[in-house]
Amino acid sequence: MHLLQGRAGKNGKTPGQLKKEVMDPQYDPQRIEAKWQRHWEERQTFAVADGDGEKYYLLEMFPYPSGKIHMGHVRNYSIGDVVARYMRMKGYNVMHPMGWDAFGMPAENAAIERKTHPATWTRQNIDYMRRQLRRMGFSYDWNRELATCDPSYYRWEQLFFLKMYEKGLAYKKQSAVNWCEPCRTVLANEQVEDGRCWRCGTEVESRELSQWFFRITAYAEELLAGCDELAGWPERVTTMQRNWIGKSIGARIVFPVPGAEEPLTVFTTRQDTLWGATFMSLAPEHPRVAELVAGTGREAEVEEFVARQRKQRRGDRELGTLEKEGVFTGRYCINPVTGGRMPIYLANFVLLEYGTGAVMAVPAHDQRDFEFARQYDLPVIVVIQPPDRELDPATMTEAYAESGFLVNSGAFNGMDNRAALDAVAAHLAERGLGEKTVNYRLRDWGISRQRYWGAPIPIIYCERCGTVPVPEADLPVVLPEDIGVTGEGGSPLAQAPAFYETVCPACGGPARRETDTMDTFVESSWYYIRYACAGHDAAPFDPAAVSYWLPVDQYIGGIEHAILHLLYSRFFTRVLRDLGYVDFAEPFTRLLTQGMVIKDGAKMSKSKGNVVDPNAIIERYGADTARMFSLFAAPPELDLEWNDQGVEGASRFLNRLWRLAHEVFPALRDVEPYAGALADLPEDLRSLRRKIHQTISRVIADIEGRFHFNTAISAVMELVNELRPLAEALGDDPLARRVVREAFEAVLLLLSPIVPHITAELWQELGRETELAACPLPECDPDSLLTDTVTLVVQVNGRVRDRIEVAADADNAAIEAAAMASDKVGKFTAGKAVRKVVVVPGKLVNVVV
RNA sequence: GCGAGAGUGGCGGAAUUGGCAGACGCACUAGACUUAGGAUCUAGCGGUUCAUCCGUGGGGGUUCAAGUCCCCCCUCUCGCACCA
Repeated sequence: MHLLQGRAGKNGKTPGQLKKEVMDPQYDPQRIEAKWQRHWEERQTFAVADGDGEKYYLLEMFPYPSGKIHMGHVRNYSIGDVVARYMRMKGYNVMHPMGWDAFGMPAENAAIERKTHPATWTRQNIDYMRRQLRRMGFSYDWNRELATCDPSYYRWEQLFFLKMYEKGLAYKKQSAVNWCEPCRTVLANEQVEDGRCWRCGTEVESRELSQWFFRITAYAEELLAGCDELAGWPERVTTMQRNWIGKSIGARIVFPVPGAEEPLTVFTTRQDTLWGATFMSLAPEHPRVAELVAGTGREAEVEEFVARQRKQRRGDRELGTLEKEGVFTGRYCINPVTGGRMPIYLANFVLLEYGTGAVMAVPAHDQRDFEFARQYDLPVIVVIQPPDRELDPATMTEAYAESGFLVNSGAFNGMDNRAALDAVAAHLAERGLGEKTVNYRLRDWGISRQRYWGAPIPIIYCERCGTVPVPEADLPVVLPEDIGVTGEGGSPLAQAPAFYETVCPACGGPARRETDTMDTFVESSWYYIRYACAGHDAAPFDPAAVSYWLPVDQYIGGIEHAILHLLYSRFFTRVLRDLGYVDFAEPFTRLLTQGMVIKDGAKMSKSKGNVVDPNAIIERYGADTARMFSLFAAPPELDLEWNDQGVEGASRFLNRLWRLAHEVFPALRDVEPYAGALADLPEDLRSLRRKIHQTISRVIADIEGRFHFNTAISAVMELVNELRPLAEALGDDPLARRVVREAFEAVLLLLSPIVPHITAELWQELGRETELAACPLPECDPDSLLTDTVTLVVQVNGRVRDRIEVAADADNAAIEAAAMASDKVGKFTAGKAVRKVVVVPGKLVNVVV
């Protein structure tokens, strides 16, 4: 009955095929996918309401509407959709929303290039990409859709800003910031990678600007401690966050500077080595440099050094490979415990941003200080001796950074240096020379952007009253859309008097609005809460909805946000908690970071020319094939190598399933799936039924336990492979028809989260009236997994030599006897003494000779 | 340099706890059906000197039994990288 002709998925172009189509319709993904997508939309199948049973909030990172979806989206959202559909089958009330991270620079750049408006460009992209996502059959509740560029969204963000301003969590300060010239804006520290802009890859420059910051450092300790609670996150993500926060415990120590009003303060984690501090190193940009060097006669040399360091490209400075270099300021400070005079140097390796920008140098016990001391011939004093040898400053070739006992350290001599850490800190504190301190690497989050397409910062500057927040009643500060974006002359808002000219809310006098907009990472720091409150316009959130839906149970997205978006969101959630909006701290209970989609060994990108357009795949093979391949080719956390032939394979499987269905459905329509006992079946059907229930159990374990859809799919393929010969030879036997029907229904149910369209169509063709998307997951009948006999492997000296069939409940003695009776075993044990027989019930027998 | 992860057929990948290495798929080979096949079906498919022996990056070890556990080494990927 293999009458079917024509090519899979090619829309039936073969001549003479028409006749066959009538009697045995060809798998036509375009037709059935359109049908079911329309069906789901009309019935609102995936719309959910609050409080309707046990909730499950599944979220994928929302896309930036750049124009069209790419394979990374297809993969990310296919993974999410399987989980959403699967959890629905498990009976959960699943919220699965989608929206748009719609502010951002590409819109502005595109507007400049194409002479259109960022808003127009963005909204067109959203419309197109929404159609593409619908075409993939993703089960979103579109009623909850949001776009962050809508005033109805960002008005709440402006409100949060005002509340944060009140609490001192948003503040403005003048500081050195990262400036990206092509992007013409400032970047947060998190957005600079290896000294380059995360978006365009250009090296960033340092500029002194007055900018708005969010005080994320106030939450450093809590964000760090929270990492321990994130059991559902990949460890490498929490590790990256811990490293980024960079907590270190040490001490602040004060070094008097004779002739200066203020002493110098350092942060060190090695206060135990204080007696060995022989000089002081400052960052070249340290604010006290000019004052310290004044009157020493070394001004010119120091100035030259500072200028050179400033020019030194930041990327190079951060590589850590530069030779140690510095300059003497001509001034000295005093070691507070030894009274020794320590020359003050500027050193190229000292970072202004970390600690206090000043480092006490202990050349004997710090490699950098050691190199610097050798370079400039500075004294080396050993204060820690290793247990097994004696260090001599004259002959040392590198610093000794390990542990040991203190020497040359006054009252602390002989103490273990690790024990001395707290003791020295206490000693300093008693004398007012310093104190134990915790230092973090994390800096505050700079959120000002000198760009147009973002949420305006709701602040007004008045000459008389200073910085004045926009009154809540005046929100939102709407981003004007009737503005020309040219890319010339700086931020468009700063060139739009209609926007920035205003009156002071405090005194009524003329005033000027802030023309910077907020970093778009602010919008994505709270969108997942807003999804739960779609349409709620009295307040940012509906407390009842938030307490029902939040936090997100499962979040899915790319590893590239391991720090950026995920750290900001954790911070923002805590801020919202402290402002009284939510009552939880961690937004995402479980996190899955999926790998990249690569082709020819590289990430898909226009510049590499290895991009596969999802549209082409959908047109040729359909959405089910695209979904199936992206789930089958690799487990989600690994990179996925795109392979056109692999796509063919996925398509082939669906075609095979379709044909098989049409061969056997006539014989299945009028029977019920088998639901009786295993024992009542003949052997071949018993084996099929066992396979059905093994498959159910495997698929559940693979999807639920670890999101390994690739092995879940291969389990179903195995079932189909076993089912096929029986189905093709199916006669009138009602028992056989019922078991085959049970098998076919299991296949459709188990595959439905993965390929929802073809399975829905076949389900209907099988005569089922209940919608497949609303069916519960099949249950594994444990009795059907039982067998009367089991096959055991028989090994001789660990090598497989035979297989034996024994009763499932045979005892070890019986198993051993059966194994020893094997001819093949006899061949390998002949003439040798059996030293030992290991029996592992249900698995194997190992005969040791 | 530090931290994490990985290394399995020609390829993507399987192997829940130490217990049959290579499931499933791709590619490939042969055959069937064909005017034809890039469709479909059947069979084969780690290597080998083929009733054997060797095989999970390399070397050692523990064990009746190791891809899995322990030690040393190599390679790759990712993250951090002068953090005092």
